[in-house]
Amino acid sequence: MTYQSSLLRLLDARGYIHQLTDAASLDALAAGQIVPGYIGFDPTAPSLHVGHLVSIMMLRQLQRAGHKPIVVMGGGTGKIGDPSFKDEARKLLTEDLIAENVASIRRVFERFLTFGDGPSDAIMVDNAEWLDRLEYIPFLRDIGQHFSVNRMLSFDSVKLRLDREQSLSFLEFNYMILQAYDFLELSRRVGCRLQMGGSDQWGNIVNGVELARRVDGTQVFGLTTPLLTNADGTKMGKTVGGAVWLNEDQLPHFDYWQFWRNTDDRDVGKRLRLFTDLPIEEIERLERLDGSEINAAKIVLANEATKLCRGEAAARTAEATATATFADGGVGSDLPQLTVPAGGMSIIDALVGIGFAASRGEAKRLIAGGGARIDGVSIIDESHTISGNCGELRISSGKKKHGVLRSA
RNA sequence: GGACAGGUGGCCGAGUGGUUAAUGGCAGCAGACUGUAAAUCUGCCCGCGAGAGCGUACGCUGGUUCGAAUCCAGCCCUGUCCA
Repeated sequence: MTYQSSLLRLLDARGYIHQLTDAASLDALAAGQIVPGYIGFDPTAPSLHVGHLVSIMMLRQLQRAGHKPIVVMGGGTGKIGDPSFKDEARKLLTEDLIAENVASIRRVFERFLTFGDGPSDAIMVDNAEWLDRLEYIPFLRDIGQHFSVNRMLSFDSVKLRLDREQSLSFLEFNYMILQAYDFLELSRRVGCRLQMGGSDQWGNIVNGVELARRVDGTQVFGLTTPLLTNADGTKMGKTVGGAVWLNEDQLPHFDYWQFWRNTDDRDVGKRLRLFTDLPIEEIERLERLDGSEINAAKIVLANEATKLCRGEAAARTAEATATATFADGGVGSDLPQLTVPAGGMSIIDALVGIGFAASRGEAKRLIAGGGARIDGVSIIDESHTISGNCGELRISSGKKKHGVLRSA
């Protein structure tokens, strides 16, 4: 369908839209006024990861199209835990931990959004503000009466769990009601008209849309993004060594850059659309590159994506490090470093010390497999030692992980 | 509260007294090939130890036994049905 509003045209062209409630009405609304739209983020970890990035980018696009992004920190819902499509309840987080996570997560949004008091400036709210104060009986009477358990049970997010005969606590079962209530509350407080989220949030979002209509008679909208998978069908978001965190204290700039650089050929175009601000025409040119030339597009992707999340300087240093390390076979400033003591150290200790192996046993296995290298040469002898006056050496685990050993 | 089924390594899932640190799959790591891609093939995959070996591990706590993830008892947790 062809949209009138620049908002939906932009989102559509870049591949953000999976499902949409009442597209025509939202299109008309967005063409005529500023639409405040929100996405909620539960503080389950000290940092968000690339899995959240589509949502964050969508808020960014919302703002670029002249509308108002609302970031909702799930300080309240985080105490419940969203059961959607999860096999089992996650461990309950303590209030302290939630507060810590909220504080740690919120910083990343300042990179992607412009906050302030203007009409299209982003704002951030914490749903603990209203959820913590709810009173049980009034809440049940005002909100609970609008929910049918029969219907709630039919939502895939919950049904899946029940079908697998896995436990779903009453606590978790309430999650969708609270998220629906969030939407209602936000529409009242700040005139929020749109909730966005991943495709797994569809059920939760639709509940909010209906609740607002039933209780207040207001029309609000829901929009979900496609579930982001890699071309090989796996879920996006893993890199060498774990999740791709957005916070720099959780994942170094260089590793973040590398994650994007190592994108599957087939995903390059999709990722350029979703995770960079590059114009569509430029993206179309880049994704047409053939064979090994596509690597140029991956470097652009890595630079642009890193710039957004970590800043221009971080992107530049990461690229320089990558060139020095991979193209020239040397070392770059972004690589992990380890100082070799005057007395020298064993290759095993060096691998563990620089973080390429979690234990000595793992380091030995790496050596046995031929994956440990010093200056590009495989070290097969696990009793190999690094001399205390080695100068500067490049130590590697496999073809991708490199580090610098430096004598004291 | 009752009957029945179940709780195994990051996940799924075999194993029902002894070559079982525990088959297999997924995920992960490494090697070959390559373009820092994909696909494919190969090896590794609890910790410590150069090694022999030691330590820890099959929900928890005890017990039986030369020997238990496997048998017994109690407890905790989950599911299904019943009340």
